[in-house]
Amino acid sequence: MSKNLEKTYSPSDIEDRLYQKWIEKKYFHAEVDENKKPFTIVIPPPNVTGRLHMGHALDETMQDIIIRFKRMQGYSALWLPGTDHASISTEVKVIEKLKKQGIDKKDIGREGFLKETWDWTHEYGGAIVEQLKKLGSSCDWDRLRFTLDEGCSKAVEEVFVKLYEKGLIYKGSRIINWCPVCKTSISDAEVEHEEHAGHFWHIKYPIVGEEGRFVQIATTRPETLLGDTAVAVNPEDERYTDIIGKTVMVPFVNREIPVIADSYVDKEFGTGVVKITPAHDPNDFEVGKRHNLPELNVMNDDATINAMGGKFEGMDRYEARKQMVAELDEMGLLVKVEDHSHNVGTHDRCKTVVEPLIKPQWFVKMDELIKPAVEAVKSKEIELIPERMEKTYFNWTDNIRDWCISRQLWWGHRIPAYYCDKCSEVVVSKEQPETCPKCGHNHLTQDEDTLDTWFSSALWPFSTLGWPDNTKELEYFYPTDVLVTGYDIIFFWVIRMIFSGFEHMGEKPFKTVLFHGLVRDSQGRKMSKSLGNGIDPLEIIAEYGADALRLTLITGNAPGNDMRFYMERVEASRNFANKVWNASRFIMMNMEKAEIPETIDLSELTLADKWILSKKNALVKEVTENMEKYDLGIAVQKVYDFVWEEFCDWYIEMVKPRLYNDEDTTKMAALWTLKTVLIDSLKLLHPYMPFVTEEIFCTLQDKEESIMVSEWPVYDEAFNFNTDEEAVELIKAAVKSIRNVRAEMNVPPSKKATVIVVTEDDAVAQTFNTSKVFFATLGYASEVIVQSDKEGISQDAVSTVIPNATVYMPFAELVDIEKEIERLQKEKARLEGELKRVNGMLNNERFMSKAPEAKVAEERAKLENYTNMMAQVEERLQQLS
RNA sequence: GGAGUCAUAGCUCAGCAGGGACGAGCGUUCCCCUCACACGGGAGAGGUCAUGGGUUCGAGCCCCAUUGGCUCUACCA
Repeated sequence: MSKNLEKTYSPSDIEDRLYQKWIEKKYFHAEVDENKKPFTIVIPPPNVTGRLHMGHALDETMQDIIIRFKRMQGYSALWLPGTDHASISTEVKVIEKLKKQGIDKKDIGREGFLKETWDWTHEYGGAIVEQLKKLGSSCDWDRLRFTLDEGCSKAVEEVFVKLYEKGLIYKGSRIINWCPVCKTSISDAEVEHEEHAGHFWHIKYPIVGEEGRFVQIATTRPETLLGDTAVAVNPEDERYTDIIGKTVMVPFVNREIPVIADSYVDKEFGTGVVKITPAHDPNDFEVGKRHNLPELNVMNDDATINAMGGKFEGMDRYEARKQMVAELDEMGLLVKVEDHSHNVGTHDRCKTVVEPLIKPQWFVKMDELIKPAVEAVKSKEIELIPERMEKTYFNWTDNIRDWCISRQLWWGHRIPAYYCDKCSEVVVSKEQPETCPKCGHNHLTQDEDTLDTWFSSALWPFSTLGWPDNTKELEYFYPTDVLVTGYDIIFFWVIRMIFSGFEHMGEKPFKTVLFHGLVRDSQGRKMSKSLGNGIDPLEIIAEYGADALRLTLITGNAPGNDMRFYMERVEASRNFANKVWNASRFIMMNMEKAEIPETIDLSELTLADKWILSKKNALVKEVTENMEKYDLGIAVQKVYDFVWEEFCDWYIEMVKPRLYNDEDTTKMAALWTLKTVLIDSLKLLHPYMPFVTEEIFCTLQDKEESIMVSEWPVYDEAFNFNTDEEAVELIKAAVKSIRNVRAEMNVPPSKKATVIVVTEDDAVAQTFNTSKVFFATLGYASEVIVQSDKEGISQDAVSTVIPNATVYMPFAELVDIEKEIERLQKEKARLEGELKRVNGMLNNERFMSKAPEAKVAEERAKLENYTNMMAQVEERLQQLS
């Protein structure tokens, strides 16, 4: 195998090839394995006909990171993929497509329409899956599921029948949200409330039997007056006590309706009189039930006025409104029109203003089902990350209403209810009944409606594992471990999966829910088609690589928070991938001639080796802990910092003199350390950046065939070298000081000089003595001399102070004494500030008595350090002046 | 109406468990094309952690109020 890499990392050259290899090797496939612990994630199924957007990219990246991590840790890690049939959205798309051909869905009938939709699904359904692969998603594609496939459909029927038999599903005529464009009912969760500028019309209704007397009502929707069956006042409202029980006349339809008293009416709002339209308003519906009012539906399914509306019949609701207002004005019944801004419910798919209508629909009774779901989150049996999402969760569960699950659509799971053609008996059954159990008639017709899409997704964590059959997968992989999803579907999906899990499996569907936020554009706006500000993940992948995209999406973002996406961040991620690539390239170039041993005797390691190995060891521990808590962004940030700063900028630089010198007896130790640290770093990075790490890993070594099935690094006590760590930190401080001085003095980088370290501390002297070689390189020094006094150092040498030592550089001809004094005075001022702070704390009695001892000791050590440095600085100043 | 959330460097954001303003990326200033990387290296500048109180020996981090932005939720006709 060639040990050469190109100078610049080019993702497009390797990604598809590596993904193909992973598929062929079946690395993504998880099996029931009693020797391993299971770890399971089920994918939030994207719409089958959808296209990958940034939201998916974020969601999938998080899941892939977790599953790759767990796989490397030795779990039987299953990431179960699938797609959702997305009833309304898919049906609407197909309807539009047909419309272009001049076809209405009714023309081709249910069967014809379903055939069209299946064709469409097959044609476009593969795209989203292929796009997920581009991201590097390590889903077990052998187990790909679809909410409308046979297994999921079986689960849906099973659940429907079971809940019906328990009395938890019922059919009832209730007021529901109706979309006049999609011509279907929708659930409360699908209604979006938008602020609309509207009007408040004040209208007079004549009181019957009292010539010239009126009640004045105020309404935002005058057209519904056609369906009024009462007007209501507050029973406490003294203005109106005398008219309670009287009747008033509804204009246009000349219907006599009663004045009723109901505490629902707010005395302070409007005129204090409310028209009651039970068939077109949810509140009025409730009032109507309390007072036994008739429910008069005045609208058709497309929101035009029906025959009940008299001369307005056939007009659209808004057209009728306009007409009616004009006529009321003419009749002198319109008192005034006020501007009034109010919230209007719209359908989240098509933005049409929802029309509340009374329709026979199927409902799931929620009050009992929700209880275990509430309890599980309260008791932390299910953990929500971040925790604050619990508030959103409870906000919904505390106000739970029955779930309207029937949809007047064809694309979806048809409701398994059958009606006897003869006696109208209802039979709910998994199979088409032969005969009516009541009258024995031999023909029953299935309900025309289908189920809400979320009805099937609610079962996803177990239907995908084979339920209702008792499969070995279900036994092994359920409950799943973590659900990764956006906070925007807590109500639609998360809650419904939780109660479904408890109801049907008797157990929670997942242990943890990890929420992420929305991906916004660089200005913080939602990415949307209409704004045209969406960024296509696939284009980013093509240009910068999947690794760069993944890293961008995962860094600098806390769980549940929205994030802004902009190209500079992608470039930064790409640069990091390139950095890793080049560090690896450097190491491999140096490895070419040498055979690196498997293990090494610790005594062969130098100070620097031990330092970086210690650092790496600590990193492994921290990163593992962070990842186990799903702190993915924090974890990768730590690896990023370690690789770029500690490993590349310090260790590799320190080690160069040893590599370039074949005589150096520690060269092998350096190579061994480089390789060891690199491999572990690659492993830590692999979940985040699967492609670049795999490519390097496979070029770097040939013992293992893939990093994705290699073992996750573990913390090793044998590689903790605390004293060596401190020593190297001291050298780093010295080097930084020297560089600083050189830069400030404008010493050209090419100018090498002698560096004299003066210290009375034996340990410090020892450190510098043993590290002269790399120290020299890093500090641009030609030579390093360590001594215990200032003998032989010219008076005009530049100096810099580090703890327990002073570093001198004789740049005689370059140095400007004035400037040097200025520099030292700046340093003195800084130290004075530090001393003031430390002394302030240490002189505070209450601090001394109450603060933990460790903290006090820490501050004391600082005091000593600063005092020491201050003395050195002052001494230098005295010498110079 | 209710709830949540944010306000930290010029910009976008981290900051896990209250203990030196701790940061990152980008931008910016100066010096370097040094044989892994200019998608790079080195050295800087830049912050009263929104405002006002409180708790604490000590607060960006906890509590209360205020201001401003965002989001969710809700039946004010």
